[in-house]
Amino acid sequence: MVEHEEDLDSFADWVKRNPVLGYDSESTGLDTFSGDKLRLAQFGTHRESWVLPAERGEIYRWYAARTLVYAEELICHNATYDLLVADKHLGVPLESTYHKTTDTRILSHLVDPRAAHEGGTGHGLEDLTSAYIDRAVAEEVKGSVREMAKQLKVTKSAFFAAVDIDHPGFNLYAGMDPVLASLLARQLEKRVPASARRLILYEHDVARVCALMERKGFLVDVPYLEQLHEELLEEQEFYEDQAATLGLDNVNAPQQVAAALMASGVEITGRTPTGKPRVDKRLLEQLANDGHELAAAVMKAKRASKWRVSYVDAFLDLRDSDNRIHCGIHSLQARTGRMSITRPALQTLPSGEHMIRSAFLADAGEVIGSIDYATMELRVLAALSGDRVMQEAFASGADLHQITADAAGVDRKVGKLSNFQRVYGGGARALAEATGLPLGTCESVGKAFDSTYTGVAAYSKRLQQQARRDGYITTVTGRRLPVDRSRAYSALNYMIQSSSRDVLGRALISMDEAGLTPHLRLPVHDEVVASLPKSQAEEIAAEIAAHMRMELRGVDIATDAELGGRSWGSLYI
DNA sequence: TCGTGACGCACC
DNA sequence: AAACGGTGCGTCACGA
Repeated sequence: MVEHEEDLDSFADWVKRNPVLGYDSESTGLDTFSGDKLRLAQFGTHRESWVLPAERGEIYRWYAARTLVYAEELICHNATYDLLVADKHLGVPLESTYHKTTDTRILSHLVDPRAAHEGGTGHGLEDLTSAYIDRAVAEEVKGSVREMAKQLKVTKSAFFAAVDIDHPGFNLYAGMDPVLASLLARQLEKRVPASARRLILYEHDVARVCALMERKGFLVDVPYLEQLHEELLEEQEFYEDQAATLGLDNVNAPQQVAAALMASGVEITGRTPTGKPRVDKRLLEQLANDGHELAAAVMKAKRASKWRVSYVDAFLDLRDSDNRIHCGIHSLQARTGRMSITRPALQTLPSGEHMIRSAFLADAGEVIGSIDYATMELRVLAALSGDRVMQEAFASGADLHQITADAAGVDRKVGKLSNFQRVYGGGARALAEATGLPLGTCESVGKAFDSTYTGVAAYSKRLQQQARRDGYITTVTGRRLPVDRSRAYSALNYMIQSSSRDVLGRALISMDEAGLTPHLRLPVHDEVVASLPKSQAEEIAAEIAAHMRMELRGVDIATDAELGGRSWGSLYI
């Protein structure tokens, strides 16, 4: 622990002797861009560490910054977080740290992408310490924060802001993290499957581009959000009152809603996995269409409250002082490698209409562009399976959904659903559920699919065999994807989803190399949202589309660029 | 009071 | 023969 300025010389000497440094930092909270402050900066090797009280003064921050800049290599767990904090609060740009950083979270994901509840190790520092270093140490570290928070009578999340900067337990905890990261790097590096070794660099590149997007942030329209807040609150209260007069106190309590509906004579046949009456949108919609007032009120109240709380208020709450939102872009998150976006979940905004997305704006003088892949997952399926019919359909621009429909003797809509269900690993039951058609019909649609796309059927079978034999499949990029043997049917979906994600990842790197990153705002699975200068919007959108487009085993993974106005919502009108 | 599982729902 | 994949998050309800 650097307690006094005089200790900094010893710290600097130690840094000189250790060019490879684990790095971690502690902040008051997670809002790097709005309000939270850096408290400690910790550097460590596999056997010792130094803790700098960054919050105590400029001199300590200066030493931390200097160390980050001059270290030859850095090892971080969740590098994006700590390096963005350093960028924002230590003035060390991401550009001078990320390229020399190893992120143990990335290594962990390449070793085993599964979360703890899926049978994997999980990817938290404590999870990994427990799995690869020492279970007792992990328990101790985890327990120590809980214990210290309890003593201070604060919650775990409030602890990091409340604890005294000199608290010995806090310093020990903080000092352990870079040591653990260093140890984990050794353990994890040797466990990355040989096929996935070349992904290490690639994933760090993808993560770096996503971190740059996070740092840039997405501008929001505050007056518009404030107006929406009022409107939705009024709407929510109106329909909650209406529900109350019909005898329902809490529209958000599904079992209370069930009780009130049953009291009005409605019979609820659906059951949840735990056996309770299922009250969901579909049921409420059905009842509302039949003129059931309570069901309609519940639906409208819930929608207004969800939209206000999850979107509008969240955006207002999470914006920084420049009215930009810096969501968390987790570039390597799902077990397939798919990305996720949190705080707020910008990949899951309503797409049926423009209201919520209209809150997001291109920068001044710019317009929103959306560049996406056309039926990406089916194209990837065509490429990887080598299915002739599917490949020919894409090559000639034929209507794949119609081909499926014709082969099965059903509507194009059913053909389309059938194609997508197949990508998701769905069977006849799922298709019947989605279409409302009899199970028997859906079974014959499945048979028609298999006899039309024989290459797909064979490919799926091959993947399932691999999954049952090895417990995992390996993607074309070398990524190892564990597949539960009891759910071998999901192998095809994992392969397609993961490969699609890697197409997007490759595109992000390609765009970054071309200097396009400052325009990028969000990756959304098969789409990139961008803010583009009005005068060159078409050219740059075309350039982005060209970088995204790729040929995979002779199949064109085609892209479309769409330009809107100032708001993201303008694309949804 | 806090953490967690169940549930529902937003997306690709 | 049969098999719906991957997320994040708000609320309620419950148990420690």
